[in-house]
Parts: sequence; structure tokens; C-alpha cells
Amino acid sequence: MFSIDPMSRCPVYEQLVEQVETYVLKGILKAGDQMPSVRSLSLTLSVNPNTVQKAYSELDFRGIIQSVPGKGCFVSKDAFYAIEKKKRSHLNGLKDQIEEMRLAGIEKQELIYLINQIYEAGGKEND
Amino acid sequence: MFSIDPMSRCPVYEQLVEQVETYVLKGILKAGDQMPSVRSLSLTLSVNPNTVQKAYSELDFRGIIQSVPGKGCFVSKDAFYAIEKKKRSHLNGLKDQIEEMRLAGIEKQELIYLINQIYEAGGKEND
DNA sequence: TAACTGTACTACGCTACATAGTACACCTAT
DNA sequence: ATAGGTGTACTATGTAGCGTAGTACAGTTA
Repeated sequence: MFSIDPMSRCPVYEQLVEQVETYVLKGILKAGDQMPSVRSLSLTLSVNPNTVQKAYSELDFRGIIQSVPGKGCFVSKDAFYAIEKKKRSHLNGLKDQIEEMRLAGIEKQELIYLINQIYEAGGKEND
Repeated sequence: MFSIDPMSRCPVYEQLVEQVETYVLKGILKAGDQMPSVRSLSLTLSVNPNTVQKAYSELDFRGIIQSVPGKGCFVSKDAFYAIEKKKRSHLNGLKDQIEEMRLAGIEKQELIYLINQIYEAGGKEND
């Protein structure tokens, strides 16, 4: 379910965090679902338990999972809402990138086309 | 002309590279313009000459400036084209981010509105 | 000649990241 | 109660990237 690219410039623990968020958004991980244990996931991904623990700790801090000592880690009830809220706050970052695209001569119509493509394809996926 | 945020997680030399690119896109830096010398810019920004040199080396590698030993560094003739080409290749990265926005429930119309806002404001800037 | 330019190199310190190992407290099934 | 799972905390080590410091060399220009 999870995959890691050790050669990426992005830290392993951060890759894990982002994958969990994406899976929650896609509905693959749902509220109440139990996450793999720190030790089992570290074996699966061939990384150190501390690295997984760091990712889980960050996810807990963000309110996406809830850690229960002795039992396990579970997807938080408000996980989707927490991520949605974060993504929405990142609209400003997206704005800056689009501005760079405009400066680089990318036409407005190209971006509109891109968006249409994504939203149409996304809708079809759920058919 | 240039400014650095030492507290940013983004390396200083990378901040410099991005600023030069942005200035070229905005037309503030034009082909043939001479860049500040490695040593003078390092004094202005209170960073090490090696850090500036690393940025200039990267810009040279990207074809955005041309280093001439003994004379100085000059904005390349094809600087704008090189950056435009790079930005266009980053459309895929933008696509992934928009897809994330869609998954997070951001409406298509919100993004369209954002784009309209940016392209209209950008046009007015040149009046 | 002197002062500027870019370039190259070594050395040091700092931080982030990842690993390794150990230990503790909690829960649960046996 | 015991054993084995769970999350958590801690120290120690190694590596890589980044930034700084200092020095040196070659080319250009006034």
C-alpha cells in the first residue's frame, strides 16, 4: 500500500505523511481504519522504525491519525476535514505558481484546459 | 534588488537562483545585463561569496547567465526562453497539485476564478 | 601595476535525516 | 500472570547538504 523512494530529495518520513494524506483524500483510508504498526511498516518499507514513528507523530500532530499506546494508530474522525482545510490554505502557494506560469508566457487557456481535463477525468473515475 | 531570508528552509543559493529567474521573466533583468559580482553581492546580502558563486554556477548551468572569467556574469541571450521551457515542463507538477485540490473538495470554479484573477491583474500591471 | 572579475580548493561547523539499539508503559489474548 | 503485540522516549552514530572561512590562481581592465 505504501511505497518509498529512498533516492528522492524529499525525506522518507515526509513521503509517508503525504501518502497517507493522499490516501485519505482518495477514500482508501477511512476514519477509524487502523494504520500498520510502526514496526511492521518499517519492515515492509525497509526503513528504520524511528522514521515511521516520526511520520506517525507528524500525522498525529496534524490531527490526521490518533495514536493509542498499546493499541495502535487509527485514522482520525476529522482526518479528511483536516486535510481539506490544509489544502485550501495552500491555495496561495498555487496562486504564486500560476503567476509564474503567466510570466513565462503560458496562456490562460492552457491552464483552463488543464483544469477541465483533471475535473472531467476525476468525475469519470467515480462512475 | 535581491533579498534573502536566512530563516527559510529553502537554501540561500536556491533562493537566489529563483529570484534571478523571476526577474528575467518580469523583464527586470534583460539579455546582456551584467549581474552583480560574486563578491559585491555577497557583501550586499551578508552571505558567503561561495554561496553566491554556487547560485551563479547553477544559473550558468541552466543557461540563464554566462560567466566570463575576468569580466563578469551576464544575462544570457536565451535566458527567457530557457526559463519558459523549464516552467512549461513543470506543468505536470502543477497538474498533480490541482488534482490534490480536486480531491480535497475545492470546486473547479474556485480555480477558474483564481486564474481569471491572476491573468486580469497581470494585464493591468502593464498598463 | 593595481584592482577588479570568475573559479577552484580545503577545512570547519551546523543541521536535518536516517539508522541502531535500548528501554518503558500500555493493551490483549493465552 | 505471561507473552507478545502496541506506541513512545531516549542516546548514540553516520551521512549529506548547506553555509562559512580562508587561500590561491588566472583573466580583464583602468
